Amino acid sequence: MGENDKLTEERIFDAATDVFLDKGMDGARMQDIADRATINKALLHYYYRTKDKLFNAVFEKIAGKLFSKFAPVFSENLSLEEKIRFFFREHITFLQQNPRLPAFILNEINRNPARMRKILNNIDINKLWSVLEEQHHDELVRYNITKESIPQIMTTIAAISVFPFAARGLLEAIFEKMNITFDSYIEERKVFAADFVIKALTK
Amino acid sequence: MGENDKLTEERIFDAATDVFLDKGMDGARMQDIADRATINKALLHYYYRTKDKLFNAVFEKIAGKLFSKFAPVFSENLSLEEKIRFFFREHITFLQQNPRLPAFILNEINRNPARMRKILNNIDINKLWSVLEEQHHDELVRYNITKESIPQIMTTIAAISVFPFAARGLLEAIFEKMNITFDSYIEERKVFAADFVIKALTK
DNA sequence: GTCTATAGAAGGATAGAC
DNA sequence: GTCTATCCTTCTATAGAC
Repeated sequence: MGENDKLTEERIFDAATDVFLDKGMDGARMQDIADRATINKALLHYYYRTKDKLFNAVFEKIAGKLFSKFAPVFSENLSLEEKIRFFFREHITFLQQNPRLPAFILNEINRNPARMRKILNNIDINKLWSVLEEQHHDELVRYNITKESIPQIMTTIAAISVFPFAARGLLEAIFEKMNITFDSYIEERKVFAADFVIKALTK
Repeated sequence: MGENDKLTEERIFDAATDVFLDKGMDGARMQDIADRATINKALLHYYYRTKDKLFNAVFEKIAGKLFSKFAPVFSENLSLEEKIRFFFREHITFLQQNPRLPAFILNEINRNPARMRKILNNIDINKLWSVLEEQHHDELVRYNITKESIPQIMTTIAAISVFPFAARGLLEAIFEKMNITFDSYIEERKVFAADFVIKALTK
């Protein structure tokens, strides 16, 4: 593959990412993607064969990007409380820079759960719990976090971080009436979220 | 409008609701809706003129249904803690019975924010805060809830309740590996969520 | 009010020249 | 590797009979 191929293929991929994030799989048009990449439709098919294959390429890249943000939590040498603060600060900052990702992922997952299963197969969930337990055994006891409560706690943390972006359109409409901006709300949230969760977990 | 009209129009509306919930505006097909209502496509247009008008009718009905579940919180004669428990129990039970609503609403809102603004115009957000402050002045002070922290707290409560359903496809895939079911997780959540939030708010 | 048939437009995909 | 032209299917929407 020569330099030109790479340039064109990348331009297509970037244009497709942009259009799919905006419109979703069903709403996206191959013509829109071609226009944004300043090439013609035929070339899309030359590189990616079908709309479905192009979408899958984009989806897997994006999903990987989102979940990779969870990884450092399991390796950083920090106390549990510091990890919670670290996670919210880093994850919300990442979402600030990629605000359309949550809605996109959640929507497409529900439309096609099989796609998600394929990606999750590369992750060993039970291993992650083991790592956490090894690193933070004493703190888990102190905070009263058991293996049974992990699903509730983890989904609560994810919810607090992700939901505002998934519901952005709704929140912006509400905040308008309260004279606050989505941006300042999100900035506040990096600290509020950590305080809230730590408070709830402390015995 | 005679009895027969009403029956057909209702059948169409119900079929459309079902298809739109499943596929979203872009993915839904008029033919699917006609099939599910066991009539033909032409009749859809006779009653609702265009796909867009049909979708709007469905969307407004669904959105109203979802938000109406928030209303009792502002009228029930309960303490603040009881209201929080009441809300999670009732709201999550409602979502159990209508699991596809959150993903649908969030997705369509982001695709067309104007639609949401129209619905929210019927709600006086600032009034709601006044009502809450009047009913629970002492408790708000005791819990350290100020007008400034309301957006963070309210969105956190909504997130905890709604997110699991919006992310259902993802969570089911993860829970599968942990040998727990989405249903039992949701059942637990009605109490976990209330405990978690009350703990976080208590000074 | 309900149906069949079809118009008319749009979209994904391919053929074939360069 | 890139383009133009076009095929073929699908979809919304309407015309017109009953």
